[in-house]
Amino acid sequence: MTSQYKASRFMALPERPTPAYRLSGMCLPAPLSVGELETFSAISRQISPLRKRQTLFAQGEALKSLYIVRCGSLKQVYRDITDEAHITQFYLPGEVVGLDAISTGFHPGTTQALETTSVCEILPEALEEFSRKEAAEKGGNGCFLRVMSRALHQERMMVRLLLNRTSDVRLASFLLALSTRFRQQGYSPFCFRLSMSRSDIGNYLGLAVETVSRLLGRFQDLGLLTAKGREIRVDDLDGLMALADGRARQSIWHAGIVPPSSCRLAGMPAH
Amino acid sequence: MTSQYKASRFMALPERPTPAYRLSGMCLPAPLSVGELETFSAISRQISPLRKRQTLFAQGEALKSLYIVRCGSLKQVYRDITDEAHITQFYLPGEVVGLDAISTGFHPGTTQALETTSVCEILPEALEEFSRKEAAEKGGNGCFLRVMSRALHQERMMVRLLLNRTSDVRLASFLLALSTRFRQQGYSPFCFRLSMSRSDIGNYLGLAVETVSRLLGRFQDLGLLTAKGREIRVDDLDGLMALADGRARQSIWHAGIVPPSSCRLAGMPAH
DNA sequence: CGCGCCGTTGAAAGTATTCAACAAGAGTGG
DNA sequence: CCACTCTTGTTGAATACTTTCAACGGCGCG
Repeated sequence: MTSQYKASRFMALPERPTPAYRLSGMCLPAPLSVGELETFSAISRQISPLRKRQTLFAQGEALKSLYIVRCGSLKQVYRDITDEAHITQFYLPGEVVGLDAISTGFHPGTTQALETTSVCEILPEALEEFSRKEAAEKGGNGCFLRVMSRALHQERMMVRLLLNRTSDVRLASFLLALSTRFRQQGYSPFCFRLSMSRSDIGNYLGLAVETVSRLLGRFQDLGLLTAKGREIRVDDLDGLMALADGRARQSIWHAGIVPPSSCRLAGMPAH
Repeated sequence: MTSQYKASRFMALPERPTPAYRLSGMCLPAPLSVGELETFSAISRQISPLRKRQTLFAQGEALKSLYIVRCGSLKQVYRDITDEAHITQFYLPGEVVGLDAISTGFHPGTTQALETTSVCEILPEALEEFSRKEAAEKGGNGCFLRVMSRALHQERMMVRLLLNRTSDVRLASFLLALSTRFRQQGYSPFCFRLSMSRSDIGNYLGLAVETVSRLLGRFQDLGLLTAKGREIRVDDLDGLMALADGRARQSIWHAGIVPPSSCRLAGMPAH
C-alpha cells in the first residue's frame, strides 16, 4: 500500500487520487458539490412538491427533464419481467435524478417520493444551451459528464460492496452513507430518521426484511446504535465504520455484547 | 426485434421501451452500436497491441485517454484498502474503457489484458473537438453522453442481477452475455473460449472459485453446455436462458439429469 | 374500531463458503 | 525436450450465513 497518497475517506481527491478504495459509505450516490449545485440551479426551476408516494415519473415514460432533489427523498424502482420490483437507488438532496434515461430516452424505472419532497427541474432546452456553452468554453469534460462518470463509478463501488460482503457490512455501510449525507446537509450525522421502510432497505441491499430487522437489533445489542422505529441514533460511529470496512474482529453474532464505551454519546443531544 | 439496436432482446428499444426488464445477459456492458463505433473510430488512433497481463493503465494513474477495445479482452480491477481485488468489469471488443475516470481525472482501477488485445486510443483533444462540434449541432444529448448513460444503466442492472439471484442464475447470465457478445462480433454464440480464469469469473460475479467450478459441472450434467477447460460449447441455449431468467422449474441441484433434447446441437460445428 | 402494512422474533431449511486435498496445465530453466 | 514448479481447476465434507415460513404486536389510516 503505497502511502504516497493519503486516503480521503470516501472519495478520491482530484489532486491526489486514493490508490485503494474504502467501500464503506459507498451505498448512496454523492450529492452535487456546491459549485455544481450552483451551476445547475441556474438552469433549473422549482416544481411543486411531491407528496409521499407520488411519482416523479413512471417506468417507460419518455425522458422530459432531469431533476435535482432539493429536500426530501425518492426511491427508484425497476420492475422486471417476473414482476419483481428492485429498488436501484435512493435519491437524497443534491442528487441528480434521471441520468439513466439518457441512453434510451425513456426512464428505466419509476421514481417515487418517500416523503414530502421538492425537486428542481432541469429543462432539456436549458441543459442543451448550457452544454453548448460549456463545450465551447472547456471542451468535452463538462460538469455534466463528470456527474455521470461519478454516478457510474459509484454504481460500480456499490456492486462490489454488495457482492462479497456479509449482510452486517452492507447495512452498516448503508447507515454510514446516510449519516454522511445528513452531515453534508447540515443535519446531525448521529440522529436521523429513515425515510424508507425496512423492506425498502432490504430490497436495496439485497437482504430479506427479517435480516434487516435482526441486524438492527443486533447493532443495538452491540451498542453501535439505537433504533426506535425509523429513528436512528448512532452511538458508536467508529464501531460502525470498523464493521463497514470489514475491520471487525469477527462475525457480529459471535461477538460478546460489550458495554458501550463511555465516550460514545459525547456531544450528542439526547433524543 | 428490430434493429437499429441489435441487442434489443436485452435493451429497451427507443420506439417502444420495454416496460419491464429481463435481467439475463446484463452481465457485460453493451458494445458501441455500429454508428457509434464509426463516430469514435474517426477520432481515435490504434496503439500497439497489449500482450497478456500487460496493463493499459494502473489504478490511480491520471486519465490520459479513453480507449475502445478492437479485439481481445481486458479486466478492470479495483483494489480496496484491505488489499482485496475486485474485478469490476470485463471489456470486450466495441466497449469504451475509462469512462469511470472522468469524474476525478484518475483511473479508479487497473485495467489489464486477458489475452493479446488491441485497443484504439481516443485522444482527449480529439474528443474535446468532437464534443464541441457535436454540442453545437445537437445540443447536450451527444453520443458520448448516451454511452455513459448506458453504462450507468447497465451497472444498475448488474447490481440487481447479482443481488437477489442465486449463483446458478448469475453464472448462466454471464455465459449468455458472453454468447451474445460473440454473436454480435460475428463469432459463434455456441462455441467460444473464455479469456478469463474461473477465479476471475467468480470474483466478478461474487462467487467462490469452487462454486463456479461446481456450477459448470452441474450445467454440464444438465446438458446445458459442455465445458472443457476454457472452451465452452452451449448445448441448450433455451435452457440456459430459462435458468438466467429465473424461469427454471427449481433449484438446479434438485433437478433430475435430463437427457439433452435431440435438436440441441443443430447447426453447430463439432469442436 | 378494524384492517392492512410494518416491524420483530424464532425455528427450519437451503445455499454458498471455507478448508483440504488433489489433478491438470502452463511456464521456466536445465 | 523434459523435469520442475506454480498456477489453475476440480471435488468432497463441514461450516456459516441468510432466507423462508410462521406467528404476533403495534401503528396508522379509513
